[in-house]
Amino acid sequence: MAKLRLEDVAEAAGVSKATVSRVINRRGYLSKKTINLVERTMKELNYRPNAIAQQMTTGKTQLIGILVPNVANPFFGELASTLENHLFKMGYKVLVGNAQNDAAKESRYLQQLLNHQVDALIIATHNHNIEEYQNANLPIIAIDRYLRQDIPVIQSDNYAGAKLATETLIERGATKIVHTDNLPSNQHDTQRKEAYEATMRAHRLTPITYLTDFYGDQAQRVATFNQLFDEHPDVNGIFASNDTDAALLLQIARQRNYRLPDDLQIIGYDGTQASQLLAPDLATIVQPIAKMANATIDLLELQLKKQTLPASVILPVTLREGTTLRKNKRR
Amino acid sequence: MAKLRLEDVAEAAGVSKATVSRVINRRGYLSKKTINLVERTMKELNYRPNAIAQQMTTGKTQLIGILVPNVANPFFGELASTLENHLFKMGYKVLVGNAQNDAAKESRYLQQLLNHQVDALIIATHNHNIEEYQNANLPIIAIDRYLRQDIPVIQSDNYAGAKLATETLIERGATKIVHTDNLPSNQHDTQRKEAYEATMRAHRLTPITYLTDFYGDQAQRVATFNQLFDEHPDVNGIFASNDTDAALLLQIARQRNYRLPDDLQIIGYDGTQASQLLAPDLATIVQPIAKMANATIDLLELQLKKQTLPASVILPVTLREGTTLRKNKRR
DNA sequence: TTGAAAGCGCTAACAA
DNA sequence: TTGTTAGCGCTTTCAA
Repeated sequence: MAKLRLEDVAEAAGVSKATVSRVINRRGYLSKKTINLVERTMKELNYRPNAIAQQMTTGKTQLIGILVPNVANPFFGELASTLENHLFKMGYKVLVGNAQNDAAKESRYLQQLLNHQVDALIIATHNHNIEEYQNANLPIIAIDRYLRQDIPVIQSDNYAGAKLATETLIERGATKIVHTDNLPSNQHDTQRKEAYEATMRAHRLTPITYLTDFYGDQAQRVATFNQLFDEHPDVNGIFASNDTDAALLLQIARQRNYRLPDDLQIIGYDGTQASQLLAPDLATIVQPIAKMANATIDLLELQLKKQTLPASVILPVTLREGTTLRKNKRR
Repeated sequence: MAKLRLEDVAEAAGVSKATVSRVINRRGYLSKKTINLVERTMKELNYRPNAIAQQMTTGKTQLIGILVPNVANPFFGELASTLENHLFKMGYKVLVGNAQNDAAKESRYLQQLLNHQVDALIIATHNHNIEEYQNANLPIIAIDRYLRQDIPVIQSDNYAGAKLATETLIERGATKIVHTDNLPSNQHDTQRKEAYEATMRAHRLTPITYLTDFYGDQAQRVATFNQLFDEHPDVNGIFASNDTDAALLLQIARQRNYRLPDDLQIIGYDGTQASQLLAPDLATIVQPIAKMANATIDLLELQLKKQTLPASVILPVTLREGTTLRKNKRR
C-alpha cells in the first residue's frame, strides 16, 4: 500500500494533476461534473494530500509554534488548550514546546520551529536573552513577557491584581500581611511584588516578602513557608503569587492550627480551572486565561494580515472568593 | 531578507549543493577543510535548513502527533509534557491536538496529522468508532484505550487501583462506601466501577454507584453529589474515580459538617502533580504518569525500528495518603 | 572527496 | 474549463 499521490488520482479519474489540485483547493473554474468525478475518485482511493508537498509549493505550513514553560502547569495547559482550539478552527495545527526554565532548550526549540517553517509563533516562556527572537522574521505574539520592541505583549493586569489581593486582605481586617512570590526574572517579574509593597505602604503597613524558586522543589518551599510562620506567628493575612503556593500555605497553616479565615486569611493568584476544582476553598485572583487566548488569536490574525497592532493588551483580573477570606462587611 | 537556500550557501562557499547537504547531514566523505568552510559560511549567512524541503526528500518529518482529550486537564497536561520532553530529546517535535469529547474533531485531527506526514501517533483520547485508525499505516501507541487489535495499549492498572481504593476504605473502617464514576464509554471505561463492585461484594457490602458526565458542567456534578448525601446521609466512605470529583465531594461533605476522616473517608483517583499541590489533603490512587510516558516512548522506539511489541503494558498504581483517610491501624 | 542532475508531491502560471 | 510545465529546497544516486 504505497502512498497515493495526486498523480494517481489524476490517472484514475482520467484528468490532469492540475485539475485534481484545483478540486482539492476549490480554485479556478471547474465543472460540476469534474468536481464530482475527482471527489469520488479521491474517496474511492482513500487519497489524502501530502501536506508537506503542499507546503513546499505554497510556502505556508499552517503550523503555529507555541512555546510555554510547561503544559503540566495548569495555567499553561489551559492557555495552550484554548489557543489550540481556536487555531484548529482557523485551519492551523499547533506545535507545542515545553521550554521549562531552560534557555538553551528554548533556543533550540525556536530554531527547530523556524526550520519547520511555522507560520507564526506564540511565546509564553520566561527565559531571558534568547537572541533568536531578535532576527526572527515572522508574526510573533508574546504572552506576559517582553521579547522585542515590535512584538506585542498580551497580559493580565499583574499590578492591579496584586493590588486587589492586598487591598482585599486589608479591607477584610488583616493587619499583618505577608507576601510570597517567585524569585524575579521569572513569570510576571516584579509587578505583583511591587504592587503589594506599594499598597501596603499606602496603608501604612510594613511589607514582608518571602521569595521561593518557581522551579525549585517542594521541600524548599515547605522550608521557606515554615520559616514564614516561625518568624511571623502573628501573621493574619497572606497573599501568595500563585495558587499552588497558596494551597501549600493553607495546608501548613491548618497543621499549625490557624483557623481560617478567622485567624488568618489567604489569597492566591492565577485562578485556573484546576485550582477552582481542586482547591475550591481558596480565595484567589483570577487571570482571564480564555480572554488572554482570545486576544492572542485576534492579534495573530491581524499580524498575519500585515495590519498594525497595539504594543500590548492588558486584561483585567477578578477576585474569586473562597472560604479563606472573611465575608465582605459591606454586603 | 529573502529566505536563504542551501544553494546560496553553496555559492557563497564555492562548493556544490551536494557538498553543503553532506555537511549538514554529516554523511559521506568530506575533507575537514570543506566541513569547516561550509560550516563557517552557514554561520555567517545565518542559514537554517528548510525542514519542509528535507521532509520532502527524506519522507521523514520528525513530527509526532499526540491526541489527548484536553491538555487543560492536569492528567493529560502532565502526560503530554512528559512525552514531549522525551520526544524532543529524540529529535522529534510534537503536534498536540485536544480532541475533547468530539469524535468528529478527532477524526479531522487525525486526517490532518496524517496529511502532515507525522512519523507516528500517540493517542490518549476517549472517543469511539473513529474509523481512520483502521487503515492508518504508521506506528501508533494508544494510552488507556483500545484502538485496533495490533495497536499496543499503555495503561495503569485500573482494576487494581479501584480495588486498592475500596479495600483501603474497608480496612480503615468504612462500612457504607459509595462510588462515583464517569458515565462509561469514556476514559477507563468500566474497569474501576467493576473492581469497586466486586470488592464490595467480596466483603459482603452493597455497592452504590453514582455516575456523572465527565464532560458535563459543574452544576450537574454538584447536584448529583448532593443527591448522594441526601440519599445516603450515613455514608462513611467515598471512592471517587477522579480527583476533581473527590475534591468537590470533600467540599460538599465539609459544608454538610461531616468530620473527615472520622465521620467520612474519601479517596480519589489520578494523583496528578496538580492535585498533589492544590489538594494535598486528599487521599488518592496515583497513576504513574511518568512511567506511562516512558513506556509509551519505549514502545514507540521499538515500533519505529519495526520490532515486535507487547499487546499491552499495565503499570501499577500506588496509594497516596492524605488526611481524608484514617491512619492505618497496622502501622 | 566532490559535483551534476534527477526527483520528492504538489501548485500555479501559462496555454489551449 | 482543462492540460502542460516549471519550479519549491532539499537529498541522493551516479560519475568523475
